Amino acid sequence: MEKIAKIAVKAPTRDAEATRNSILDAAEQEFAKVGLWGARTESIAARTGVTKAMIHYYFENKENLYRAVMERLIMRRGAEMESLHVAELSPCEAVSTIVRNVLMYAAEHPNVASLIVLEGLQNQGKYYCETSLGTLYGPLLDSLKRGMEAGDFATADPLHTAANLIGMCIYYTVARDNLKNLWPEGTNLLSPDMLEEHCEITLKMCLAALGAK
Amino acid sequence: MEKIAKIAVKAPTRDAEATRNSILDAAEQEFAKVGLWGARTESIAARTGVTKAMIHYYFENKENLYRAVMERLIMRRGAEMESLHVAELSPCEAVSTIVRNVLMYAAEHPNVASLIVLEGLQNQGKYYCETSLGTLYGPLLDSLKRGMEAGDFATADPLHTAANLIGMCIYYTVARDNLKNLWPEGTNLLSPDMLEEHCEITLKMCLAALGAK
DNA sequence: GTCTATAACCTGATAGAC
DNA sequence: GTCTATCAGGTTATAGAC
Repeated sequence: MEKIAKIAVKAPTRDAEATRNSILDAAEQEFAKVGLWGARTESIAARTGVTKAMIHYYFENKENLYRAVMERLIMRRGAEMESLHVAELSPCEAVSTIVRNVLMYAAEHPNVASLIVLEGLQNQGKYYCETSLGTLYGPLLDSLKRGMEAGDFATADPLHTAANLIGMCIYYTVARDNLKNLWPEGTNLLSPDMLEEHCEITLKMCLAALGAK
Repeated sequence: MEKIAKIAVKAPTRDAEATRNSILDAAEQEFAKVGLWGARTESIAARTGVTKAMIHYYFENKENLYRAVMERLIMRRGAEMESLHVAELSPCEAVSTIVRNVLMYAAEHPNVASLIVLEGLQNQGKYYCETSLGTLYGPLLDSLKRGMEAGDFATADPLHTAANLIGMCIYYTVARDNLKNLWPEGTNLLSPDMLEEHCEITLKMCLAALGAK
């Protein structure tokens, strides 16, 4: 694995909160790329400009650092989800809003999508507390149930349906490096143009898949 | 990471092909769980009952072993895909056949699904040769194009559409350890009953998403 | 709070006996 | 073909100076 050069040889700030956050940022990138077991504290330190001794000073060990990264990520994503206030929308509008937001959020924060998928694959969701699922899937499940009761949607099972919708929303981003070969050489799947195109198509497919009126 | 005990302390077989294959099997499991960088040759050896010296004897180093695992997996999957002979079916039947097969194959070989996704996330598809994409997506793309030309499908872009369909087919398996908390405690997402239920719902959603007649 | 230096351990790979 | 023993290098974590 290639060495990662120091991004910025900044002067020591002696700002605890700033240092802590920069370690979290660097760790998020590293964990997203190689997972908990592949990550090297040395490599994380190099990305931040502080030494790896700092990682142990702030987080004690690598596992705790990973935990902290996951917690921050779930909290942020939960806040974004809440900010949509989908309960006030019609089921159909609610699902559209969520689908677009999940898809765009994943594409704009590919590390978050990677980390969540890696967490399931490599750690069997050990560090992905049950409450996070509620945060992430709750509003979608509620909207689907509302829509099904009102007869707006043809499907009958909110759980399987939600899993499939989220799969459609994030697979493009998660598997981008495998999928890229489908397009002409050099195409960036996460460029604004490609994303807009993908989002539009996906939104239509999701609503059609639901049999939305 | 927990130690993995020897599965079977079998008597040395001195059967080169058998040993080679058992190493590949063990490596497939290990790589699927922790990826190329997280995998430990010691751990792979422990799963097989031979020593790690054998891994170097047969594959020289860990990277080559990984490459061999990926090649075998792509070949097997390609053979399964070809055996469907979807070119002889109507576009709609072809897509149905592929969707069901991809979904079921992933669920019955979760390691394969994991490895392909991990390969993209961790190695940017470096060991996932371009030809493999043709093998895996070719028949689906052809079927979609045929269907679009014949006016059987409402969608117009085979690439984005294919990515979304495959996403729906494998996300359930790939993210099973994150999703499991949506269902009552102890539910096995890959049990025959759950799978049949999921497959049926997914098939309907896929066809609806295509606007299939 | 941050650094350097180093301890203690782990891991991939090799050598050589059988 | 398979094993045991071992080396060389890398990795986490700690100690202690500043």
